Amino acid sequence: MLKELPQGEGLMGKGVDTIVEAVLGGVTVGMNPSDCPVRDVLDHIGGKWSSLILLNLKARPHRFGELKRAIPDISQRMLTQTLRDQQRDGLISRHVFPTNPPSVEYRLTDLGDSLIVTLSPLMAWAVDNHSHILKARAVFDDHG
Amino acid sequence: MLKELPQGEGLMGKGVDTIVEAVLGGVTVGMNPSDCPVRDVLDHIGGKWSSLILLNLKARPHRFGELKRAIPDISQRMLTQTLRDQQRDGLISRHVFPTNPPSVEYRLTDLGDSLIVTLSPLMAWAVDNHSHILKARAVFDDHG
DNA sequence: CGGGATCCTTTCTGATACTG
DNA sequence: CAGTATCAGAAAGGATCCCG
Repeated sequence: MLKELPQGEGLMGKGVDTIVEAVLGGVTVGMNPSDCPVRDVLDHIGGKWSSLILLNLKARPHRFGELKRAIPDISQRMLTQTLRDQQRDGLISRHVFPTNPPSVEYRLTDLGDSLIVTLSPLMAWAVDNHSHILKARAVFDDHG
Repeated sequence: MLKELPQGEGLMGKGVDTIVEAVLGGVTVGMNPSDCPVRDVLDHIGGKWSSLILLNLKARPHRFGELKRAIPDISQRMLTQTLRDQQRDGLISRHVFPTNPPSVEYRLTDLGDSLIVTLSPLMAWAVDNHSHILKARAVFDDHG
């Protein structure tokens, strides 16, 4: 829930940390550009493929090729790269089975699972409100 | 809340729409790349500045210069552009006062407000779990 | 004050070819 | 099968100058 914000001089001129702190409620957040947790997370899930991969892994563990088939329009390069990033962030884990040919399975970690649980209301909002957005765009584009 | 997903053949080879439908619960979602509501929204809030602007406007209406000062490291160009995009999407409204010099005020619309309310749990998650992510990265970068 | 227009650099993404 | 390496185009972002 959002917290009541101070009025009057308010947040003006105090930098972003004050705002986030005010909105999130007293949490101290280092706001040195690269330290901002909000942007750090949003930049990742905002990527073109991250959420789609997490959704697939939420369903069940997947092998590399399975993911590739489940998300037909992803390139091999981006799949590899996104998986690496998510593994690096501790959102997914990678398990190699030394069979022949090799087999690699990806699965959601607890951290990744908690992220997608938190993310799902936002996805629901997107579905629910997409028509509003499209309509607003049409109006804006038509006359201004 | 997330829905139980079918096992067995599951989602493999059925395309992304099936997954989103399964996870979000029976909503029919056209998944032609540009039609996906989830990606459409995520691409926007994932931008470098969108969430920060929305947070500021959540606190109270802001004038252009106020926003610029509140977010010191944004360039004038990106501020203008992001505001236009959000206005186009119906998330914020723009009010011009024909004073001299001119004054323009931006404020959150109801739609924008509902978005940031939905978004705030995710921001809280980011704050709460950022240390986990940083730690995972350190481990990953150290050895693999 | 609130931008628009332009140029330039960085980052992202896709296509293609090759490998253990 | 599950990647790596390389290249090229597209897009995002920043710096600067200009205007009513």
